[in-house]
Amino acid sequence: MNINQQVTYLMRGVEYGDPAMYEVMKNELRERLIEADRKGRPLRVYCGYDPRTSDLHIGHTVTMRKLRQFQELGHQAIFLIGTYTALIGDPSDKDKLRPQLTPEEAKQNAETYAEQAFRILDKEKTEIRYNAEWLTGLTFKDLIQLASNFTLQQFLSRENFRKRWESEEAIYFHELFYAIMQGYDAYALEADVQVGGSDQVFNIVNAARKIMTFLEVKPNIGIILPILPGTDGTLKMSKSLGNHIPLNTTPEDMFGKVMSVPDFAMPSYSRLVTRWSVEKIEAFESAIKTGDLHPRDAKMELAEEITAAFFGETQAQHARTEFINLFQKGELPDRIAEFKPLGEPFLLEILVDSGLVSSKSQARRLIEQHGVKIDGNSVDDPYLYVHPNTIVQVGKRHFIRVIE
RNA sequence: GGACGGUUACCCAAGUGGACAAAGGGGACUGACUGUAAAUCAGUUGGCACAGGCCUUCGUUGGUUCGAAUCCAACACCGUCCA
Repeated sequence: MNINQQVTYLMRGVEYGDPAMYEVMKNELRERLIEADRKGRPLRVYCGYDPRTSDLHIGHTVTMRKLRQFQELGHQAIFLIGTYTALIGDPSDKDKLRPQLTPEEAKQNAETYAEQAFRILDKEKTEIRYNAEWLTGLTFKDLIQLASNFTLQQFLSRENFRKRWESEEAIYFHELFYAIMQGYDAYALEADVQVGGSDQVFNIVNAARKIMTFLEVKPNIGIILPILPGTDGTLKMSKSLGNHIPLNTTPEDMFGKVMSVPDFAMPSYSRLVTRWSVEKIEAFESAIKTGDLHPRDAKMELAEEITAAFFGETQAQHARTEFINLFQKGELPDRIAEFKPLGEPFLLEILVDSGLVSSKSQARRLIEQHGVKIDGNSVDDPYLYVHPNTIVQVGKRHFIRVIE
């Protein structure tokens, strides 16, 4: 690829919400590519991830895929893990009382992270870094100097702060440090490019570029990608909202979770988490619009592609078959957990003891609602004696096999 | 430091002495239907017993009362404003 083709490839899917900024970033990227080429060095491209939870989900992979594209063109990706910021704790979730991580815990989560990340990234061209490396050493004086580049008004013009300000919600002082720290990260990493979601525009474009200029290095170029909505189709995918699709799961689960995404969110998913080409994505979307492609089949295709990206084609096809069997035909899954009754094998006891339901009252309710089946037949007696080697089913998708 | 307001079930939020296991919404679960776990509609959503019944829960601890989520006191935590 020549430089212009590279620029087109790398700017694909990037959105700033501002055409002028797009042009600026695009031009800067071109210049930086030319400069790097002349010097015979790769660009340093980084994206930061918060290790406060140990699970990555497919929302994280949107930026990882972009890093991967840079790698394909021979550039150096930096997978930054925010161990230092994690130690402080995220103020936006203050009511959650998130435990602050010890350095050991953060480190451990970080390692799991990296492992998951290599399903997408090229390990050979990835540098894993922790921002505690350099942030720990900053002095108060350093912070004063860095902070003096910003005014409160700049922060207040940022949408999320502005909203909270107007609705009189608390804005903590140290929340302002986040942008500064992130900007310093870019400086410490000598980053040419920083990749992030659209909620990071301020941190990447305003804060990081300002700090880098102040510290007399070339400001990083921001590559901003849209945010992937969660399984509800609307809100940002996140574990704490419970609308995430984790990477550490089974192919069947991943397939099913993609299938549960509302129809209207399909374009976001096809654009952000498939490996499809732009042409393929456009064809996919227009086929749905014209009615040539049934929404159900479209979503299946989407689910299979996404699953295949993480588990391979074979596993993805199997997940699809299982999904059809289980939900469309109402058949049993391949693998059913076995359960040995603890005492007398009464239905009620088995439902609770096996963990299929959480209390006897709930079990009774489900039975009343005809939500409990034994070998496919719904039952209405909570004290039914369950014989060994029968299948107990709750709802559509929870099964156990009772054994002796 | 001062003034005022808040703390209710998984989450948001109503309730200001009895009819409160506690409105409403969200989420979740079940069912019907369908195109799928989408959409829509209906039901359920503290526990135990399941015929009433009993127990636990409205920030914590005490108190007033026949009776408290509701009144009083102290404490804890949180927020807004004024300094």
